[in-house]
Amino acid sequence: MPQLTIEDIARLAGVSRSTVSRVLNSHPSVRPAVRDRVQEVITSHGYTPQAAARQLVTQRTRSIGLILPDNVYNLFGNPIFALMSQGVSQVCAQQGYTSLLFMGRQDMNEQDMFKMLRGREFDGVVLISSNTNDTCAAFLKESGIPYTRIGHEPGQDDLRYVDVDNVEAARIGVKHLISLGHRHIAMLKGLARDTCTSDRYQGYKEALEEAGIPLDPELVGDGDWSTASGYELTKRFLQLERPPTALFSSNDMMVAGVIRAVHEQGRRVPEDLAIVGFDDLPQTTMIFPDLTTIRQPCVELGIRAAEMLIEQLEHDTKETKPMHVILPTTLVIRESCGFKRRSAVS
Amino acid sequence: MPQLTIEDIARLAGVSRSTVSRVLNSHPSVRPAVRDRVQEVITSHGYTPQAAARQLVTQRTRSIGLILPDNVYNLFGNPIFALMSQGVSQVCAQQGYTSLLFMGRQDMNEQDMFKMLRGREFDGVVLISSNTNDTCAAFLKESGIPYTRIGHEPGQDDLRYVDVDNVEAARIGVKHLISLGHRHIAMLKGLARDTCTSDRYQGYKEALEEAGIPLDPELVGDGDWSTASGYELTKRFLQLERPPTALFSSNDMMVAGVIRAVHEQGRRVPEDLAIVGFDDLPQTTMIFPDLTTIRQPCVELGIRAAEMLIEQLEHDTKETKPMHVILPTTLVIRESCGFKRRSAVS
DNA sequence: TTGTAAGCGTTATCAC
DNA sequence: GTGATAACGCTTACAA
Repeated sequence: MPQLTIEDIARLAGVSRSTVSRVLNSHPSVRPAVRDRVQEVITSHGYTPQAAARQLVTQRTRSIGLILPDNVYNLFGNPIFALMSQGVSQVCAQQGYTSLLFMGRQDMNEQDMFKMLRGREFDGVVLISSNTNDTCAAFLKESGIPYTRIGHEPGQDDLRYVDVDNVEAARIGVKHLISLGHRHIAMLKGLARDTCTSDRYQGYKEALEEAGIPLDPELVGDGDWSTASGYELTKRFLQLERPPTALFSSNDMMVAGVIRAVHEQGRRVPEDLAIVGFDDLPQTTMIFPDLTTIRQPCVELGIRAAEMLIEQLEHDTKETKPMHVILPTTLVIRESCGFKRRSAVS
Repeated sequence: MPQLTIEDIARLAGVSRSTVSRVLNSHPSVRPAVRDRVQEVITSHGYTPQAAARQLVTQRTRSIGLILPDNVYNLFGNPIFALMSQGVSQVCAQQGYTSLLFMGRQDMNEQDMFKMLRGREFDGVVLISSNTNDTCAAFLKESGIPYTRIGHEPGQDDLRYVDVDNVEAARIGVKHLISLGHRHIAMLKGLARDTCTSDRYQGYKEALEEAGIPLDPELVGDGDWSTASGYELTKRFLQLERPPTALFSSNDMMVAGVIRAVHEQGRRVPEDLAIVGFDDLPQTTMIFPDLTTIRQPCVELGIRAAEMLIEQLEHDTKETKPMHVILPTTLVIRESCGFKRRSAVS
């Protein structure tokens, strides 16, 4: 088809293009009869205004970019991003925005992404990243493009972010293990670059300290959020002369690896190793046994982030006031920790 | 910042905006000295041309839309989509295109997505869908927007698609099980609406028939690709008075559920149940035991799809010639099938 | 309520 | 090799 323009529609409906434009934008001052006639022509010809032309004059796209962490593993491998994205897209859809996910943050020279951003292809951005030196976060901040972050960096606070209290959440998880009589508790850390990694580790240390349990460096493993790293580190833990009786994992993905390692050694969960995870992925109910874990409100993190961003876009007052939203976590007790140990071996 | 335009750059560099435009588009006929001077101004001011203005005149966006299946579970839950998307984005990046994933195919009224597409926000689309009555596929076909599909519908062939031979692939998987002495082989199907579901089932039937094994309807389970459905159906299989000794699953995700069900019954893989999966997800190496499965070249499916699409976009001859590319699969033999059974119980 | 006309920031077609 | 100038398809004062 030859692709009609607003001009064509105007002619076909016997009005000027301003009127068509008014109909398109549901401007109040159009006579109902005229409106209907124009609308009829529009729909019968399947006309849709060209986004570029509209954007050029309004300087808005009504679409927001979604940027995920940069390593392949994370991109789709971890369902928490799916959940967060879902929250974002849900709010966007409601508010008449479109959300588009940048693919290939790793393939593409990041510069290309920046070029798109500077080219104003998005009104704003939701950045999901806890990475303490995310080049993209730096770019966004410097370029002045409106954005909200899920996750944050400690020092140079982003203008607007949504997060959970990772220190507190982890502390509660580890305290749960301690309350069950465990004193030899391993910890699986995430990628060192992520803020939440150090925060969750901090929570672990605080819980131990409160209980008067000395920190044993041998029981702390540097993971990378992946199932594979959970597997490898647990294998190491189990070979220790005095293996841990419990384990706190910084995310649920790693737990899948932990379980495999435990089973391979012919041991059992929770009898030989009690486990507390982090995230509460819906899928983990499929991995035996049901996991006790810290629930993060992933979808809501996405929702709040999108709301904050859109609020900023609508009110476009130049100076954005900072906003930091911290959402609550919950300890979800299931089966992977068993019951209180009879004899708490020192 | 006030956001500079091409006009500003021209003035600052002491040239006309045509010259700046030429530099921007690396047009050959610009004196090197001039080019450098202009480039210098551009970079020092961090100028990037506005996409909308450029798109309006060129009628091209140099970005392609990526559309995934419509249910939440699939969106990120199944890593094969991550792999395919990776292939797509990789090619796009190389060829100077940006690939953007539509979020919220389910939240958003699908009409909104169509509006974007008709609004020419993308030069073309890669649709990942095997759904036999995907409304989006129908829309794309009818609207004349260039697109390539990963997966296809049997009757109304899409113009351009990439796929694997699902019938043959499944047949080989089931034959493997038969060759090991199994005759009581269960099958886990995917969602009924997907072409590959019926194709893989067809392969299963053919393999049985070739071996003279009658089809037992009790051994065929209607799954939905999810781990949960694999779990439920396997529980049912194991309660049969004569449970299967082997199982062919239409994807690897469901196998995770199968494994849990088997373990819950105190049985083992492969001794009590031999398993062949489909996809060969990288992650499954983390689920005990290592899975024998049919490998689908996911990344390459994405690559080929993107290449076909871009080829079409560059050559924009109005009539696109149909192209159907079928990529090979491989049976990857690992540990989940064990060895040949001594006594093949009829 | 409706139409006229002036842009929005680029690229492209001409001349020079 | 470079610079005017006319589009591109829409929105939006301003007039009528």
